[in-house]
Amino acid sequence: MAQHRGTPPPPLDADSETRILDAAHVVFTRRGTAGARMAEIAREAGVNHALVHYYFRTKQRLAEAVFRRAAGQLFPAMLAVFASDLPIEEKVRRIVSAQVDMLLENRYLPGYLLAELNHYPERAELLLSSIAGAAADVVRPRLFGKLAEQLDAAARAGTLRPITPQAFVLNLVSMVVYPFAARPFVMAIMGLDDARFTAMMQARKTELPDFYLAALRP
Amino acid sequence: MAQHRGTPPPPLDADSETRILDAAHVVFTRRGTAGARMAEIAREAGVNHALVHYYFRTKQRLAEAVFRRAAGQLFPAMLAVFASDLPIEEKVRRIVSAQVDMLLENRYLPGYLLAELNHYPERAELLLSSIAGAAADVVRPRLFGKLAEQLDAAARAGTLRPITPQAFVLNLVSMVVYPFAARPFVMAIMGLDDARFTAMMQARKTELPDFYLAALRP
DNA sequence: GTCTATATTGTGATAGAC
DNA sequence: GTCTATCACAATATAGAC
Repeated sequence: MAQHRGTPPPPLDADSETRILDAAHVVFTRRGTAGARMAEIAREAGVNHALVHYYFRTKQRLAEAVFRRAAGQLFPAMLAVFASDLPIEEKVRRIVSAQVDMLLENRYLPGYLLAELNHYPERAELLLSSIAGAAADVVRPRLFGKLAEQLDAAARAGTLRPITPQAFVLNLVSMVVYPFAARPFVMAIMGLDDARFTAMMQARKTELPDFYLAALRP
Repeated sequence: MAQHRGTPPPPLDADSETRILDAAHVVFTRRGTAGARMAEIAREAGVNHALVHYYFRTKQRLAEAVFRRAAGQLFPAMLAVFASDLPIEEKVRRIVSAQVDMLLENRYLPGYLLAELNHYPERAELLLSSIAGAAADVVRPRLFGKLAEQLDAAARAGTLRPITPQAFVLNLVSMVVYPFAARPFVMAIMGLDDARFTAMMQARKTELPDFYLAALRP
């Protein structure tokens, strides 16, 4: 079982602070900030609940630490691929494949982040800086700049239909992330259990790039 | 300002029960069930908070009433279009246009429903029955049956690339709903204010069907 | 039906011994 | 650093007058 980049390592017998943060990650992503209980985090970490306050002082501080960590887990890889010199087709395939794999192992992540952002919209800026350690003004051109060049060149060469880099990213990310964000609903409406949902997403790793690239044909 | 089908009417001077339910809708969709406060609902409704308990007994009952109502607001129209006899292209255009309009007026709805479903996955079944007043076994063929026929016929006639009705629905709904579910993040990363976000979604009402139908070309 | 007042529990947070 | 004990308050819920 390969160790994921930002994935919380199993709370074997690491130091207490790490165990608490790992436990908090699990509880916060599953229940949301408002629904999470400090006592449950302590229990999940196997420590006394006073210790949680010793290390993180308040629930809000802990919540922000978890949010930063979750955001850092979801976005930097995606940003790197979009900003890279890879050809468009390769970008699409890599984004889909890597993100589906990551989301299959972190199923609560999209729902958690979307819910938090709706409840505390001021965290959107925090999220951006967590992605790249930089402010929005720096992230935006990094994300869309290279892509704009490529899409523009391809459109003029007649190899791709014209599309803005914003729509390109939004459409692709939508189709990758939404099925995970809406997973309980998707499973219910399609009559899937966990195994079948996973199988469907695995199949999607090849079907979705084909579908998306088909939409871009001139 | 046209009155929407399931949209809560403004709490002018309706009876208390209605005012409370409207207020609960606003507060629950904005803060989530766990983050909502009964006192805030009472204040929003302009009534004493004892009255909220008089009508709805417990917070959980009220939460379920709101959830049912929100679900009924989002899905029945979509189901009706997918199940109809309209041609595929027309289905795509109608779904996108109607849903974008509805979501522009109910911006917290997708985030609320997705968050609730992640926190209380057992509600997925409740949601299905809220859609059509029927169990999952009845909803599923209604949603996918007609579509499967149409897609199959078109694929054999060579007018559309083959696609399963499940992927057809999932891809389309993803691109329609996700931008609203992730609205604070989309606004931050693209540097949009409310007006520009709305403008972008308005433009999407025509761009997205074109994009989607392009993906289906053989 | 609607209010005031109050009961009851849940939960974040701290003090202080070890 | 880690625990036990406890505080303080927030939040749900109810009793009972009007």
